[in-house]
Amino acid sequence: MAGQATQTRRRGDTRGEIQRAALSRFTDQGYDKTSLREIAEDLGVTKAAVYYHFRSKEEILESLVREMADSLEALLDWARAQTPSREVRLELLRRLAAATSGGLGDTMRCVQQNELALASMPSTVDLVHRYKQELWKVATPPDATVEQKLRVRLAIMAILLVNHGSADLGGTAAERQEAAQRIAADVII
Amino acid sequence: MAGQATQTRRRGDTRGEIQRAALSRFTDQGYDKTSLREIAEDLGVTKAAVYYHFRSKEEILESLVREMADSLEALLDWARAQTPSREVRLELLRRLAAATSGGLGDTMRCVQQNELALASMPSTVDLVHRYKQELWKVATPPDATVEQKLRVRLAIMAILLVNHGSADLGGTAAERQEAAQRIAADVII
DNA sequence: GTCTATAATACGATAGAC
DNA sequence: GTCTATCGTATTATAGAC
Repeated sequence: MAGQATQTRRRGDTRGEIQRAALSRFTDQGYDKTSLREIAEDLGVTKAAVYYHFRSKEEILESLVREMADSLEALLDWARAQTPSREVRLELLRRLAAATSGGLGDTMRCVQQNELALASMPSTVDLVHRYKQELWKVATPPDATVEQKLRVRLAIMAILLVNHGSADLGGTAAERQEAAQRIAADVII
Repeated sequence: MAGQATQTRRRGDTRGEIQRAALSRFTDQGYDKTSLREIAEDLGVTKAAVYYHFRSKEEILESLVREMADSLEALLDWARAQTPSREVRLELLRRLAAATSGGLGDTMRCVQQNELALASMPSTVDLVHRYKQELWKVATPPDATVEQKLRVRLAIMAILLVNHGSADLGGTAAERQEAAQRIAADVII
C-alpha cells in the first residue's frame, strides 16, 4: 500500500508526498520502526532528497502533529464560543466524529499509535498533551465530578475507536459510528 | 527510577531483575527506544550478561507477554465456567479491576503501550490478539448487537484506563476505580 | 531538487576468557 | 554467570556534484 514505487516522479508536491508516506508508515509500523530509507523509496527518491524537505525525521512527525493541532483548533474554537450545555457537548462529539472521518482521523490515529515516541520528542510532547486536555475540557461540564470527567473521556474514546480498526465488531462503518454516538449520548450526563 | 545503579550485585534473581527493569523501561520509553545497554546498566551488569538469560531483546518482551497471558488465563477460566448473565459479566469486570491493580496491571500497561512494536513480533502478535478477543468474548452477551459489543469494550477500557495515568482526573485512585465500576455497570446492558 | 558517497554512531548479537 | 572485546549491520545525517 501507500507507495507508488517507480515511475510517476513528475509532480511537484514531494513534501506532501513525504508526509503522506510517513503518515502511512508511522501509523502501520510505528515511528521508530520506520526508516527514512523506506519513506524515500515509497516515492522513488533517495534519503538525501527527503532531507532537502525536512531537517530531520522528527520534523516529519512534528509537521503531522501540527496539522492535527490546526484541524482540532477549528473544532475547539467553535466549542469555546458556545454556552456550555449538554446539547452543545453532544454536538461537539458529532462534529468530532465528522472531522475524524476525514483526514484528521488518519493523523489522530498516527499520533495515538505513536504516543510513546512523541512523549520523548521535546518539540511536540507539550502540543499533543495540550490538545488532548483542551478537547477534554470543552467536552466536560464546568462543575464535573471525577465520574463525569471519566464519562466524557470514554465518550470521546468511543468516537475515536470506531474510526479505525473495530471492523471486527461487525456491521458497517456507518453502523459503528451511529452506535458510538448513541453510547456517547448515553454516557454523557 | 527503577534501577539500583551500583552495588547490591549479590542476589541470584538476575533474570527477574532484567524483566522488571525491562518492564519499567518498555512502559516508560517504549520497546524500540529501550536498548539492552540501558537495561543492563539498570542492574549494574553488561549487555553480555543479559544475553546469558535471554536469547534476544524480543525474548524479554515475549516473556512479559506470556506472564500476562498466564495471569489472564485464570480470569478467563473463571468466566468461562459461569453461566452467562449480566451479573456474571459485572463480577468479571470487578475481578479484572482487582487483578489489574496488582502486577498484572503493569504488564498489561506495558503491552498496551507497545502494541505497535508487538504487532511486528511474530512470536507474540497472535497471543496478544487472542487474549484481547477472549476477554471481550467472555464479557459480551452471546447475542450482542454491534452497539452492545462496543459498550463492553468501553467498559473494559474504563477499568484499564483508571489503573494508570488518569491522575489528572482528580480524586484518589480508589475513587477513580469506583467511578469506573459505576460507569461500567451503567454502560453494560 | 535530487543524486552519490560517506561520515558518525548506536544497535543487536556473538566469541571466548575467567 | 559475568566479563571484555568485537563483528556486522542499519540508522540518522551531511558534503558536495549535477
